[in-house]
Amino acid sequence: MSDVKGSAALRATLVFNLGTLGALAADRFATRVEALGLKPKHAGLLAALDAESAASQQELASRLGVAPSLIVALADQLQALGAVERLRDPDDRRRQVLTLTAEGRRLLARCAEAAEAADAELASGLTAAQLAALTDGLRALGEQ
Amino acid sequence: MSDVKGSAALRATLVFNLGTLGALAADRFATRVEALGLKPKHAGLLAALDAESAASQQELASRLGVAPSLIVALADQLQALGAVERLRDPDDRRRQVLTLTAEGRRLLARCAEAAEAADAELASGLTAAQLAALTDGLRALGEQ
DNA sequence: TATTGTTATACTCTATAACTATA
DNA sequence: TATAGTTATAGAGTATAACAATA
Repeated sequence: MSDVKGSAALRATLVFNLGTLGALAADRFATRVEALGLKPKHAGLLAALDAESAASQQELASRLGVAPSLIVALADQLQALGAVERLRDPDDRRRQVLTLTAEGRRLLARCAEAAEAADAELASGLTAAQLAALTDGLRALGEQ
Repeated sequence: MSDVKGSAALRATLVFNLGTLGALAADRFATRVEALGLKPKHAGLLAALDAESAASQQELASRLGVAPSLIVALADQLQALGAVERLRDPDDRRRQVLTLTAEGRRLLARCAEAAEAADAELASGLTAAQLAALTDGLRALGEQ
């Protein structure tokens, strides 16, 4: 109970720790998926497509919380890698419907392996109980 | 136990969740400290100075894991706000020793309040037990 | 006229490299 | 010659705004 909130108070917060550790985690993951020719956002798009099977670019933009123009660039790159297909929606020819290809599913699996390897490295000093508590807490937070 | 790792496998990892939630947390925090004229990195620098009282810019750069040129810019801005003082080290006049001012401590306290407010918003749907488990887990991870 | 996707452009963040002054 | 700090420059990442096609 200090008079004035100092660095200890800031360091005790969730946002501060999530922010700093999140940046560290993102960096470790980015290093590993780089070998696949991907950035973390590509992995996020692949995961979103796998979860929903197919989606228009606008839907994906709002689901991932990024600008539609970024989806264009990510999809261009994933298409060049053979990971996604773009099909005009016949019912509304303005819409481009993105779907994962077999290669896209293979890439997604490699991303998951990269993430698991990064996890092993990042959490090597944690007990199984600590890791489980952390995973549970993050899942609960993400489900809001 | 699926044949191929899909989006579920990726979403189950620590790095994926830390990365996505970390970006969200950083964003919420950034929005709140913006009213103070600060970015999250300024708050990080203030916290580092509060924890160590005084430090050279090179030391701060390696402690925060950023380039020395970024410390220059952050310190310039904090100095303009009256939050830090720059003093030449008389024993080695190449070194600029940064110290927090009373205004700097006040700003840091405001950052801590901003982080606590962001926490309340972010974790509103969590039980006290979930929040405690999460905080503990993050602390353990950060201490490695 | 409104919406989807695309392209063009600009902005933010941060690092690298060149430079100055001290050692 | 080497180091601390500074300045100049460049690159990555992403958003905003203008545009084209379709509704």
